[in-house]
Amino acid sequence: MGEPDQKLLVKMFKALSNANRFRLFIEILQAGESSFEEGHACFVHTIMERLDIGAPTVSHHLKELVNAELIRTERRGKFLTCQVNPEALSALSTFFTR
Amino acid sequence: MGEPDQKLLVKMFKALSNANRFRLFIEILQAGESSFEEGHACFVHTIMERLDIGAPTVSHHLKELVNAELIRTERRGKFLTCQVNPEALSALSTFFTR
DNA sequence: CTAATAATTCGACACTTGTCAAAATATCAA
DNA sequence: TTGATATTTTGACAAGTGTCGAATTATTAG
Repeated sequence: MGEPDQKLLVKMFKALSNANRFRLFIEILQAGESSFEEGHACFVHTIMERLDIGAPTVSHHLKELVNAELIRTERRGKFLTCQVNPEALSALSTFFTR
Repeated sequence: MGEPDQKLLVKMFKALSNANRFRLFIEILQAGESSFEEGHACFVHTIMERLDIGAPTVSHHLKELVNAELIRTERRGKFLTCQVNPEALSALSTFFTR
């Protein structure tokens, strides 16, 4: 149960296999680490500006990260907040720990 | 030095983002775990039969795994042996351990 | 050397992917 | 409601990828 099947793992790797999408993931990861204050979370628009990627592309990439269960998103009014799925992180961690 | 840059990480993920290449990696990983006897290592031809992938494709995939520094290969006469690069494994492990 | 077997390279092809501009939708502020 | 701002969807296209058959190279066995 706790162990993710190969299919999901491959999906996760595919989601992280694009440089921009990886940077996106890192941003979300770091935002989650440093934001005790809720407001500062990770907004698409913020990311868009910081990484210099168009909005449609960011939207598309986020969907793939969500689909791979690497992150979760939640709408807050006009904005979208993102956070890393800790289970994904630990699943990947254990996979590479032998 | 010990810490791999993002570029290499992305390369690793890309290498693992294809189902067949992932299966290849798993095979090599498991072969390495279970083979105290050197001879039983991981031969391309063996993999080819077991995973039902054509030889050119296996060759191509192996090159990508090598290029991502996930595995190392060594020729033994007619055959090619493969083994997982332990540094890659630990680099990935630490990346996902927060 | 020659024949057989293992692996690689080459050429080709369908399929996927990353990206953006334009249009559409959602939500808030006034 | 209207205007402004945030995000998503759609449509399109160049570039990249996975795969295979055929040809090529490497190596060993006889």
